[in-house]
Amino acid sequence: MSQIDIRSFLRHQPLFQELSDSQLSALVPCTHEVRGQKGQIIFQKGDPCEGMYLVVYGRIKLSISSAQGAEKVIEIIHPGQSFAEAVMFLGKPCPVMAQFLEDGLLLQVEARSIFAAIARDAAFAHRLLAGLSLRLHGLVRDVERYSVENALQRVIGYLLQGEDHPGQPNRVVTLPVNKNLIASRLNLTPETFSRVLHQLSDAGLVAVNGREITLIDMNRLADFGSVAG
Amino acid sequence: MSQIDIRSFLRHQPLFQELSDSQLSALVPCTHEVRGQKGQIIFQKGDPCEGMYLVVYGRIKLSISSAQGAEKVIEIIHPGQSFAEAVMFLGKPCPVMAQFLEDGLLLQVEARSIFAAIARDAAFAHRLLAGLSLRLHGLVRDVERYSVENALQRVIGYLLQGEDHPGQPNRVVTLPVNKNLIASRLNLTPETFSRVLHQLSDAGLVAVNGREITLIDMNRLADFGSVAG
DNA sequence: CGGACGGTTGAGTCTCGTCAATAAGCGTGG
DNA sequence: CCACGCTTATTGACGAGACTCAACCGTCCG
Repeated sequence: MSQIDIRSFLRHQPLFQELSDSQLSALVPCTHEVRGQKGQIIFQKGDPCEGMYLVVYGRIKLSISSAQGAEKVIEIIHPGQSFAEAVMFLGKPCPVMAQFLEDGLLLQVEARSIFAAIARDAAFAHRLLAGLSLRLHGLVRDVERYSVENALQRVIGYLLQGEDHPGQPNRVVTLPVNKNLIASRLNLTPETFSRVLHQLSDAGLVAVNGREITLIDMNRLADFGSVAG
Repeated sequence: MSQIDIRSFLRHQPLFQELSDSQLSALVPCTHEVRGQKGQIIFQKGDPCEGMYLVVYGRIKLSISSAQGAEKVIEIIHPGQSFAEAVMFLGKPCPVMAQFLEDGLLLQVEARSIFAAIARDAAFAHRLLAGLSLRLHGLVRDVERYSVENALQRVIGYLLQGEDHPGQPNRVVTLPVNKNLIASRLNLTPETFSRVLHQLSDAGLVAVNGREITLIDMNRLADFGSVAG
């Protein structure tokens, strides 16, 4: 992939859209391709971190593992998203590990070039701040889920996410990755996840067909977590 | 409290230390005192948010509550710390509620003045980014705790936090607030928290005397979470 | 065909929360 | 000084939700 490609990819990132041509040009030589195969580890928990990452294609898993070896998915990063910005600013070891879920391509942008861009463009700093804020809110939402919601409510919340107006019926949700990963993301075992889906299916609220889940009655679904155990 | 006091308080905030005199002066008229009594609510979940807050004295509780009324403490903010920066950048409704744990004084800094400071000083933006990053890491750590650690491990983790070198024995931890709040922070019921402390006490690892908890053997304490159930 | 992988289902277990009763501290006021 | 209410903390009995372990099934792929 040539330098031109990196440049045009960066240009289309929401994060970098406000940058001038010269600022963008300054970023390009500090941006490196990282190709990886499924399962390959990008960095381990505890590694130093030299820059932030943008996902060109392929999905990335951020996860932690306990001393006993149990693994927990913190976040699944999709193409077009970025990660490791926060650790870059702190200069501390990574608190999570990052791994390719499938063959993919990342761009690593060196910290110093980001810092330079902040110094030259306030709008860029603003954008970065908004990006981090968004992630912060996502985590607050996660903490909320894990601590006050039960398995049923977490699954329902996942299925309804992004559905601001539960108007139109029969909306179909397609799971972006396999059920094991979704379960881990929701802090459930695959068994429990399967059982909850079955329970919703029995109640006539959804229809499950592999990774395709049809939401039959979204209003009742939204209420189901409170009424049923 | 006069304007001079606000100015000198801001000057001593880590966040604002790099600002020039004129930049600081620009902030002062956009900063407002917020006094409150114990139990008073600063903002509710869902409220719009016009700026960030600095705590002068008194402690603040950030919490969420489920539909059933159960409340969960997300964070306890101490004097000298700040909160609501993230929501300020997004311009979205607050995801949590904030409440005085005791009589206290806050300074609310209007968003527009912060934005202006970012535009004028890259170091300030950098500091804000680092601050948000730090909070992000704290939340990642929380998610980690809630999802892979059990009650015993969470309490041990809390007692040992900030103890990088478990060298000196008999270190005393004094709980900053009452046990109910600590329990909620750790996502435990007060009953479970009490029982875990008792368990550690029985094992001879700590001595509990009200809010004073003496760590008798920090090395064994650190291991206890893995060996005991 | 055989194995790997993802998913489902059942039975048993266990951690933790719920409910309830009982202290124990603490400021107030008689 | 003690009675009193109130908050905070402790302790016990019980139950429920979710995890563990295990078996089993379908599909894909070499």
